[in-house]
Amino acid sequence: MTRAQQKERTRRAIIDAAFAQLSPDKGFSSLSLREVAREAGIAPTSFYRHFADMDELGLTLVDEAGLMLRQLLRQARHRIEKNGSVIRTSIETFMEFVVGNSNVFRLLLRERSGTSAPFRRAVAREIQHFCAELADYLRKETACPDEFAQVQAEAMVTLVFHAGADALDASPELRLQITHRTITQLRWLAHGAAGYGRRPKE
Amino acid sequence: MTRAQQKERTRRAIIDAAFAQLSPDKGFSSLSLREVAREAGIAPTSFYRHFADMDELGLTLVDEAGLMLRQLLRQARHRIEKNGSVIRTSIETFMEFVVGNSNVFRLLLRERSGTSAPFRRAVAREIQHFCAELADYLRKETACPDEFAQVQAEAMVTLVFHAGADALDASPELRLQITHRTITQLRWLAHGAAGYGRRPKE
DNA sequence: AAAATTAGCTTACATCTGTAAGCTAACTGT
DNA sequence: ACAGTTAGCTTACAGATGTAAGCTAATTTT
Repeated sequence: MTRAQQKERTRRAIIDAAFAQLSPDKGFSSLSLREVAREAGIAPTSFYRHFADMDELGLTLVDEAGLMLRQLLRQARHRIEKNGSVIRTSIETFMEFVVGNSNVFRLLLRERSGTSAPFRRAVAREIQHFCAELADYLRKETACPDEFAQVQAEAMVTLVFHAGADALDASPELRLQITHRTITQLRWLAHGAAGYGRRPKE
Repeated sequence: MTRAQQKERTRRAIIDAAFAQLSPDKGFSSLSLREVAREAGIAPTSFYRHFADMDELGLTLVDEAGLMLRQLLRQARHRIEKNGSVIRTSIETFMEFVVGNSNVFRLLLRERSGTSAPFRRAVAREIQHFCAELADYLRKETACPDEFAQVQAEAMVTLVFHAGADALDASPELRLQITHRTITQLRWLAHGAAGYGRRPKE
């Protein structure tokens, strides 16, 4: 194995260790370099061969999370083609992601309103990408007036993310209820935007 | 001055010191007992005469923040009586609160998706109170069907809180744009809930 | 084959943390 | 007036943390 390969492998070990140490009770900011290094199986100071900072590692994690988010969107579109019900399918797909990758979703949730401005910006950027892709979809595939697609997409993402956050702490049955609630909210929004949206006074 | 009064005064000094040390770059979890004590003008160990834990102090802060939130709602109702435009007035009132008490609002935002389950629950409880009061208002004063008032209120609060979070990092002009966007979103929602809401299929 | 690079290690240090132990002095109830 | 309570202080300690300095050994380059 070449040295570059070994290095890349260790880098992944660090990233995976960091993700693994996130939990409902432990956010990125309370991760310590030493603990991450320990879990990755390297000496504390070796960490610096791969990242200048814990911050640099954190931004890498956010990037990876954003990537997963975009993959999720494509997956949802796939399912919609076969299934039909746009809103329901989208929300159910999202909920599966949240439950199956709760650490990743939690990272985004927390750093979105976290204490580091660079982190907040990084998360905002990822979510904005997500919104933009959704807005494109709304323009192409639904009755939403073009000029309101962006605003509608943002509202939808806000509501769905919030539902995801609620679902993280919820029992499976409560989670169904949250899903149901969110479907209702998004339908109202879609209906309102399609009709009333044409004349948003002032 | 009686001893009880002096104690209460120190207690307030601690609470105020904690609020003062919150900032865009520093959340509650990264507050240290020692620093708070220093700012409150007492020795580190004297802290324990007032709170068992930092956690206990934190929950007290959340309580106070919730109180302010409810006062805000009353203030908004006052203004609406004189002004008429329900949605616009409410959002503008909320935005003033966010900008004028950014530390308080940030506390709620962060601890809502924070690392401590008790904190999350405490914030959720405060926000739920807020939602319930708003739902009451919607039932009494608007065309919203009774059985959907709660779901609508939750969506509205979600969107408005999110707008507040965005506004925290925004320039004044961007803040206006956010306000405008949120007004549009809430109007869609209200319209959708009043019409389409009567038949939310499945 | 010799030289240069570098991933990772060990050791070391200064700093900050929460909190335990025990003291003082002022207030309170009787 | 006197005994009890307690708010606050000082001192002390045992971690944990980030990171600097310098070494080793293996891979790359020349």
